[in-house]
Amino acid sequence: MPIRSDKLSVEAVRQAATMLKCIGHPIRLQIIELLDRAGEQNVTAIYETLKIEQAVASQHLNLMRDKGILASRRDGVNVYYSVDDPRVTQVIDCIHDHCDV
Amino acid sequence: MPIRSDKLSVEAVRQAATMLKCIGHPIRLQIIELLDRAGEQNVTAIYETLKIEQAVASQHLNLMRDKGILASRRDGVNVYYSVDDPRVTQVIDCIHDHCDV
DNA sequence: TTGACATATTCATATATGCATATACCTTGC
DNA sequence: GCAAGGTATATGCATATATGAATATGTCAA
Repeated sequence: MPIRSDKLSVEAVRQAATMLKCIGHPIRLQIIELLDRAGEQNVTAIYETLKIEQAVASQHLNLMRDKGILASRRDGVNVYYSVDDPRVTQVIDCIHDHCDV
Repeated sequence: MPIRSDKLSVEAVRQAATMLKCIGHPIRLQIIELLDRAGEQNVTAIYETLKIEQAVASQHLNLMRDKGILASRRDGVNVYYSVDDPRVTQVIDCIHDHCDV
């Protein structure tokens, strides 16, 4: 267990900021939370659960996949998304820890 | 240790997203990291350490203070900033944990 | 191949963000 | 009060982001 880590490199900061900025959006955060809680889901399940437009869901999902935050796999006609970045999962846990009091 | 918390409320998601978006910026993340490592610092120390414009530093600092991420106290001519949100500190720790490997 | 369903992409537009420059404000010592 | 150092604000501009609507693509079954 690290006490207090060293200064992050400029590159590490840039990467981390990109990730945080990406999940710092209400819809994207809801998507991540859903996938984190309920496991992988297809696009239809996601946009129906969150009551958002299909195109909007698809756009955010693609964005997060491009950033390496989500992974996707196709099964026939469906595309299933899941969280693919351990940092993201941990950050979500932090958020939860400070909410369910 | 919580297993897997319940769904966050819409309001909690909105708040968390605002915070994450705010720290998801290279300069702001560097500022937070500096304050987290070195303790409270005044504006001059911050912009000289990070080699950024004074006005830019001030703008980011004010933004983060408005969002409740940083606290500030004036001592004479200097204004000292420090991290004021435990979630932020924890998130930074998460980032570190996944970097110093 | 056609139809139906699931998903992705494109486009236009509105809004937000980031930064630099200049300038204003505040506090202290003289 | 004035000067100087430290901090904050205002403005303009370039760029990025978010959204909705429309449309395209992909996959499967009949």
